[in-house]
Amino acid sequence: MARPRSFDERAVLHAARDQFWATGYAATKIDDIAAATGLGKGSLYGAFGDKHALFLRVYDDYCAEATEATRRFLEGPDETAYQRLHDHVSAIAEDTAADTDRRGCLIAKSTAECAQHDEAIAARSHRAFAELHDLLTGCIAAAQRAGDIAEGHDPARLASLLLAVTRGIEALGKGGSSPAELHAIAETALAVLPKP
Amino acid sequence: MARPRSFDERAVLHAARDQFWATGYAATKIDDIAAATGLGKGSLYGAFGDKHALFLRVYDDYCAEATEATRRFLEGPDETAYQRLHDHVSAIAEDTAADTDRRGCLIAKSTAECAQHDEAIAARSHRAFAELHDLLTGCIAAAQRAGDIAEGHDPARLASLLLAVTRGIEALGKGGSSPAELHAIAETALAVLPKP
DNA sequence: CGAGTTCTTGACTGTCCCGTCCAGAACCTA
DNA sequence: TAGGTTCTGGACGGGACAGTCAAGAACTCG
Repeated sequence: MARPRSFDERAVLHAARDQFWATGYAATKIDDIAAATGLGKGSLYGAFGDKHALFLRVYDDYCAEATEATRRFLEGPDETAYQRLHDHVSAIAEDTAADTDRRGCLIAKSTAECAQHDEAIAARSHRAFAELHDLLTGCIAAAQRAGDIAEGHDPARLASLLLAVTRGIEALGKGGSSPAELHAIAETALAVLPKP
Repeated sequence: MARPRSFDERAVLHAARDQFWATGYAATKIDDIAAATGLGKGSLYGAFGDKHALFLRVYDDYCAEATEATRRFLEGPDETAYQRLHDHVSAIAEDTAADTDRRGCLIAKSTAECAQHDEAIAARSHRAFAELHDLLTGCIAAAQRAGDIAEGHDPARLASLLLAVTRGIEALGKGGSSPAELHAIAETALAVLPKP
């Protein structure tokens, strides 16, 4: 054995994530991350590889956390499925509205910046969206079974619509739409869902 | 008088736009733009100022063109308003689906990358979104007058929803959603609009 | 044609930044 | 405690990049 690491890997990844989140992939300097984490560059490179590998690690973790949090939120008994769906969409509007420094969602930001020319990022974004879609589909199907959303509508299609709406709220929030507008979008989207 | 410019300003701005579009603001080098336009760097700096000023010019033009094209598309007589609305949303899905190199929309990309820390970009994005919203509101109100969308629903709210959906289609397209999914979102969004 | 003005080009400068490397520190095992 | 191994920090090298500048080119007007 030998000298053990003196840093907490999770804390370092968290700080690195905040840095990428604040300035974007291309504009983030390794020295910024070194300063934010308190680590020397040698340690960073030794532990995580180069800038791209570090970002991929950060991004993987973020996607996993984001989808996991959504899973915990959306899964549950049929009776409260519609309520959970409602709260989920409302919460995204609320979070976006309350995000005063306009960081937005790291998936949205990274996908917009990198997916076009970075296959690894694109694949992870795609997977994250697919998982969110599945979760929404499951929740909508549950709400249909409970009689809160009309049967006869493909839950996967309604899920696609809601996913697009939430991603749209996110995008408009970055553009500076007012909290009232963002909330109105969430409410309207929920209101137009077919009721039995 | 003196030596006249030897380049076509529009062509140069077009080439610069493509470069920013392909690689994003931060990752685009002035030398790339010089190569793409065929101009020397001195000419670029002389004509447009520094990198940020050039990008702002490109972005202004893009926003103006994009909103103007939408205006031409959405404005018209009440009788065909719903059809225009339908075609507009479908066209966005189609364009996104057909965009094989996944450039997406420059507004979406630039807003995601820059709006957070660049007030000038944020302001322009916000204005572009506001204009698109107004156009959608006008078209929806026309469709309501023609009896194709139920009265009694605030057209501005429905417009917000559709704007969010189109921005969401755009975002999901960058993430690699399939053409079928994107078209399904557009169709579903149009299908859930309240009919009389 | 000549003087004056603006445009063009690309070499140049100074700075920045990625990734490496090494000398020393910290720790484990025996 | 000694020897082996991994971690740490920061200096360093090499390349890239934004923006400048000077010398000459192109053009107009008198």
